[in-house]
Amino acid sequence: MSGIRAQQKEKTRRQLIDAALGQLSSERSFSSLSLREVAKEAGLAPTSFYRHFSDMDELGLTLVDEAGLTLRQLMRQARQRIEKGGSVIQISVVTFMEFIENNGNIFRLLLRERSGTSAAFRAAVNREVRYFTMELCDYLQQANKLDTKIAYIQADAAVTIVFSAGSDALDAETKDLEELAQRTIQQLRFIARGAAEFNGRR
Amino acid sequence: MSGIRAQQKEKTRRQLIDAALGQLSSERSFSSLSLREVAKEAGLAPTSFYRHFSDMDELGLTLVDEAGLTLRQLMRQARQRIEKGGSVIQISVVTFMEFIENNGNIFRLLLRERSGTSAAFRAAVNREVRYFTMELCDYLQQANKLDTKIAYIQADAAVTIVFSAGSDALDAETKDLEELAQRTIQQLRFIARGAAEFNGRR
DNA sequence: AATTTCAGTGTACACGTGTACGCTAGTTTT
DNA sequence: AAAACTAGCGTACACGTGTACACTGAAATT
Repeated sequence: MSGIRAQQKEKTRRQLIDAALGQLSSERSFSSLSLREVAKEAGLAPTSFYRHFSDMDELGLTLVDEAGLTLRQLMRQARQRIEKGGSVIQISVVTFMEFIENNGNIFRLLLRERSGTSAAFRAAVNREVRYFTMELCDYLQQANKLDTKIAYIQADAAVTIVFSAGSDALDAETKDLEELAQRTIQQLRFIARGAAEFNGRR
Repeated sequence: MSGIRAQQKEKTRRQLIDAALGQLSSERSFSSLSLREVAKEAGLAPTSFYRHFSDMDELGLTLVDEAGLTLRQLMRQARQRIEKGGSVIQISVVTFMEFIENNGNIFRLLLRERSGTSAAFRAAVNREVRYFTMELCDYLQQANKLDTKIAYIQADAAVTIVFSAGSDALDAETKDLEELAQRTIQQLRFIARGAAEFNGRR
């Protein structure tokens, strides 16, 4: 059972996913995509779409998973760079900004669906962001010997700040990106400083 | 020239605005509203819509302005409460959370259009948020004698954190709201503490 | 070799959309 | 009193939408 059939199916499924991702842009959100458009872009008859997803929603949730995966790759890359030494905060911000530059549309998807009209989408995005936050929380707890609760509060704030900066970066002109990055770094330092301070008093 | 005519026109214009606002909800975004729906809700024939707005976009931008107005009322209310004494941060967060509860759909509009597909909408929302940030910046500079730059960085971070908490509040269950508020307060304290610290070194 | 399964097709339908156009009736201006 | 203006209406059109349905041909199973 080589599965030459299942193999082909998987391939067209990917085509659909890639077609959808490919149509996303600053002026095109996932919810504005139609089943027909996506099918056409994938080189499929509209009705064939249903062989792979029962719904555009199902495709959308798959895309969010995909985005979560990309996010985790980002974390891995940041960790590797940090191991080689340097300011943790600065490396993290720079790495994240690179991610935005290379994966703008995927990040846009997360940002938009996070405040979108589907509760399922919002939950899915929040789940991905929570992974992100938890990983950072663990790191802070270990590296800075922070109280569990304080570490979480700091991680949550840091992720919020970084995501917001990413959102700004999507619309910013190139010349303003450096300033934006510097400000973000400074904000993360404020938070880290405050957290350390409060940690001392616990 | 009593303007009985212009008066009536203004009234129907308001009906359109209110109809649009009234249709917004957690599962209905402005961009998903159709001209026909809004006109119908306002008790108008579809084509009469054009007597007031050339576009749904024009209506939308009007709504964003409206939202900005509400935001400024919020600031005024917070200032009044602060004058009566108490923790500035706590009062601000509580006031903001009340705002979310009473104006959920207006806040949703801002959140969504901020990452939406129209550059004009994004710019309009960012403008309103900037007002908000600048006011806070001025306050911090005066009340805490902060360096201009540091005050701005702090204000920007604080607004980001508070807006993000507002976004979370929209989806949170009632029992979790208190914890969310407490965490937000703590995060703002981290930031304030960090800013004060760095201000000392300038 | 015969049968079943199923990814992909093409046709067809009802529906909601934005908006062009011509009209009416009440206000406003002359 | 006559003329011009205009908010709102109804009709009409072309277009894109999701999806039901019957179909084909190749792969998989028997």
